[in-house]
Amino acid sequence: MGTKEVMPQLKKGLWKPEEDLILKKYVETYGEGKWATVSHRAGLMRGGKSCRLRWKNYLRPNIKLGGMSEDEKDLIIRLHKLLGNRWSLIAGRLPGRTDNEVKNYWNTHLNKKCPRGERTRRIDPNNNRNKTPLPRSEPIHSENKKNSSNGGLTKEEDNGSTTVSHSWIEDMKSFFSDIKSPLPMYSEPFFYNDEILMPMMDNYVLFEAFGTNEDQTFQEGMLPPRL
DNA sequence: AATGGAGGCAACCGCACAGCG
DNA sequence: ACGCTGTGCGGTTGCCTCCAT
Repeated sequence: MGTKEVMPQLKKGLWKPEEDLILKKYVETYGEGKWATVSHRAGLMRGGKSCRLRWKNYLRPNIKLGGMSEDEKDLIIRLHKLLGNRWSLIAGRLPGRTDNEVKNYWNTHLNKKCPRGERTRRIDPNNNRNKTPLPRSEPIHSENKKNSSNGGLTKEEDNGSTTVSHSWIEDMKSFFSDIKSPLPMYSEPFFYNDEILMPMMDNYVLFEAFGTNEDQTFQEGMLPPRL
């Protein structure tokens, strides 16, 4: 971009009620998407990302505001144990809650309560996500992108040539061995495609979260589909 | 009443990925 | 094949409020 356009100074910081109103009205009229142009078209001096975040986390319909219920807290703890810092996935199981809210709640309330081993695992700075990406996954409620023809695998993984030494696979393996629920263990490494596994994960997550399979949501002996 | 530390939370940042031209 | 754009995600920052002193 040689001739860089002089961008007007974008506004930062807390959103004012009038800005919320403008954004809300705009999205209700024109729909979500094209966030980069929203600020300009709506007359907001905000970045597209800022608009998107504000809408997603606070202005969207069906957002549940206010404190977490005991059930929600419990569910977050259980889901975090299962899924780690995959806030969007966790938030996807909590109707009306957003990833940001869940993440903040975890960091401020729950992280400190949990015993050491269960606390948030920080990403190793020498081994960041570029190198060992977690598989992208779709929150169930998701208004997300019409996902990935490859179901969340990276290109590398998709071409089938990847070694399976990804740390998240190790995580999944240790996670599966950590709990005594009747999930079959894979003795050999496998490609974890959580889009495909999601139906099973859902049952499993529910099973693990609610501690019961009375309703047979999680069926003993259930095998994830072979890829 | 003043102030400083801690906690909570909203928002920003940087990166990855998908889609498109 | 490549670059650009739009979007999603997780980590981090910084402001605000509360409370103890």
